[in-house]
Amino acid sequence: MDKLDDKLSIGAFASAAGVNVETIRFYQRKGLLGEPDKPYGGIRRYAKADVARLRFVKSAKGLGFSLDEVAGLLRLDDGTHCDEARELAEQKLADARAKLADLRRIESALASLVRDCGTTRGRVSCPLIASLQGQH
Amino acid sequence: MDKLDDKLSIGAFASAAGVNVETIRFYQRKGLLGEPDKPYGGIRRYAKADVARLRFVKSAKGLGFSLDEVAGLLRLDDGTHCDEARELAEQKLADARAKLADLRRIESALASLVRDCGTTRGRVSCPLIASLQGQH
DNA sequence: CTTATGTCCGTAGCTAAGTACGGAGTCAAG
DNA sequence: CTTGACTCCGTACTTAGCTACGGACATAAG
Repeated sequence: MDKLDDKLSIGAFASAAGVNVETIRFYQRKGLLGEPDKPYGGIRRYAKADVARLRFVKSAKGLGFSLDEVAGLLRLDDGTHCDEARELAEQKLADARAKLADLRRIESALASLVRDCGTTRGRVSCPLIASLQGQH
Repeated sequence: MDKLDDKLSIGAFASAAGVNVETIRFYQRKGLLGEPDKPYGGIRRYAKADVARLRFVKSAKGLGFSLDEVAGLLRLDDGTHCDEARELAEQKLADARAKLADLRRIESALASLVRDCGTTRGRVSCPLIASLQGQH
């Protein structure tokens, strides 16, 4: 069932996910990505499935999760050790929801700024900072 | 109309927003926060309104915006120079929406992980990585 | 009025997250 | 069978974003 032609060199892997080759090695050292076995003095090959994992890292990182936190999320994804994972999942869920709330408020403030800039002449109040009032 | 008793020392300001005093000075050097005038050899005082700005910086940073990007968002908030701001606002809006989409998918994957961990015995598939498939 | 605690400001140090380099090996095209 | 691009791996450098330090001054409590 292995798609053996599904294999990428590290360079192809990197550009498929939109990161630098050195970044991949760095993530491997950190344990975020595995190093595939290499065929006795040859070069390592990566599967297309690995690309999804790497993209996940990239996205989560862009959402303000640290690499250590991303590592935690990835461990959850294994589906094993359900009990120990539950607590972490709940905490990360709370994180995600807090971020989501902030981001929604920023989104809607930006959206009204853009809208009003188009229609109003001159003075436009841009409630970006105000959008995050009363929380926390 | 000034509430003159609305004034905080830098230490009170820092703890009101939940950051380190040194972080405030750092943000001032970066131009993210202004330095209030200081009364001739005295100490600077901060208004409660500044706290909102600082909290905004903290939130936006937690959402993966760099300090330079946050500075851009803050400039939008001034409500002046509407025309030049519009393009930036649109671009940041797109950023925010992309993050929002990713975060929603992560949120819902985490929520189902937590739910299934509670109800199912044993094998639970945790579609965290899969949640970000097919995008980008 | 003195002492403790806080502020000021400049400079130095630190952690996270990459990014670059260099020399040796590999591999595919011509 | 060589040449050019790529990979491997270890080490060194860089950038962003803080965090700490130290000595001079301020100010509030006792």
